[in-house]
Amino acid sequence: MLSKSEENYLKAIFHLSRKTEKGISTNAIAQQLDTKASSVTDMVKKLSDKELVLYVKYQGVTLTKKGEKIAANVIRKHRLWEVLLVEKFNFNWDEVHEVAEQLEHIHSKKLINEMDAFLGYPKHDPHGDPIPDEEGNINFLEKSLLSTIGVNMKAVCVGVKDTSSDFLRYLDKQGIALGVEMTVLEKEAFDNSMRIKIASNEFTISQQIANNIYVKNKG
Amino acid sequence: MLSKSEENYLKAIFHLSRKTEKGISTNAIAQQLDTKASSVTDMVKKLSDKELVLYVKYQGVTLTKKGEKIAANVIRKHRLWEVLLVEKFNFNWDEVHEVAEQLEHIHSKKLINEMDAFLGYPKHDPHGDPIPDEEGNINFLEKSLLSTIGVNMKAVCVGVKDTSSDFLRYLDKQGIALGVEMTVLEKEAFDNSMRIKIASNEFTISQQIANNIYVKNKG
DNA sequence: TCTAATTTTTAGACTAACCTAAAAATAATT
DNA sequence: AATTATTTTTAGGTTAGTCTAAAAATTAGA
Repeated sequence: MLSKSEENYLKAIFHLSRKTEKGISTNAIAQQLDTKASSVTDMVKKLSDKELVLYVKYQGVTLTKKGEKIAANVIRKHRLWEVLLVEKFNFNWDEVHEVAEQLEHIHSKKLINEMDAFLGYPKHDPHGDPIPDEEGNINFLEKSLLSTIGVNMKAVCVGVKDTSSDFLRYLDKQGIALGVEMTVLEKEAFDNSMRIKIASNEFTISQQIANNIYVKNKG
Repeated sequence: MLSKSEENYLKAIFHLSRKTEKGISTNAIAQQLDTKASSVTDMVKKLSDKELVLYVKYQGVTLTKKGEKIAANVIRKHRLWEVLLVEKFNFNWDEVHEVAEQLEHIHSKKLINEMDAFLGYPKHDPHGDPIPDEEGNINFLEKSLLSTIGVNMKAVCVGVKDTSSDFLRYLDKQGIALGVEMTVLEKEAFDNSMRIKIASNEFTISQQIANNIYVKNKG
């Protein structure tokens, strides 16, 4: 059984691996986990001994099949707990992360599978991120950043990139939530802000906002 | 915020304190937590520095008000989680303990209070033990051991003393559960076994069994 | 390509929570 | 009350996970 710390390292490497094909650098992991590079080196050696990562000095790390499966399972737990908190316990989507960070390390196969059933086998967490299955398979649905959608195009919100409370509460205020359809009315060349329409509401969002909302293009 | 270990010590001292008025001995705590007396001494000093226990060398420890409240809160969480597992996640009452031992250390006031509401503010856990309120108040209901009930008396099962899987599964097999009414038909002076009747079922139970079932005397 | 900047690793140290073995205090027994 | 037995504490050590500072390797720039 892995420690909380080991699980967090695997999870961090898993997330970072989605963004690149190369080995994940010590520094990148340190930044992700808010720790020091020297601590990462230590831990990565241990994970390598356990055959959960491939590690070559100075060349970064990659997850092995075994490590990847464990990481996906931690993420599965994290996201299922998030669904429970939002659907059953009246948590807002900006309140779930911290608690889910704790809950993801609870060890009980039965608990997580019963919870999955209890929730009706959800496919996505409250931020639109896919929930891995028991084997660790993940459905990375194709999605685009709202900032890449052209004028007069329609798109449906399917996820968020930033999951900070500030951002999520901003989205709530604007009526932007998963499944909400929006139309891009115009784009301002100067600052890349865009005017969008949701239902009968029209308003302007900055590029920074549009860069953190995932949508599915509806043409 | 206290560590898992500190919380477990407080909980152990709380439970042991129910059985005696005196200070709790180092050895008793060590036994309860399956650890060594020297480790207990270390931890008890730390808890004393934090003013969670009163500790006088060689004289044992007692919880302070502050320590008692924290202990009761850990127990509250443990028992509420047990209710959730049994009522919503199809856990049997002999399966909940191990997972609840992990879950009781999750820190989130909102989570536990929402869960309490979600479960309809239960008063007892699946073994009949009372659930402390938010302030740490506990309702120790009066209860007797089944072994003390006289012949021809009726009693309702309100709890169990032993919570091992073996014992709980035995009770399941015999149809003994919380709220079940039973009549004591006869007592065997030789080995203190007793013949009891549940609904229309009559059978014999050993003294050891009767010593681990709490009942409310119905006369 | 050679030097400078950056990244990564090593070496050594710290804390929390545990341990063993020995010493000290308390309790029990004659 | 004196001795023995038991309990508790102290002293010193271990492991996991972290840290700082210095050394080594890699990458970037002139």
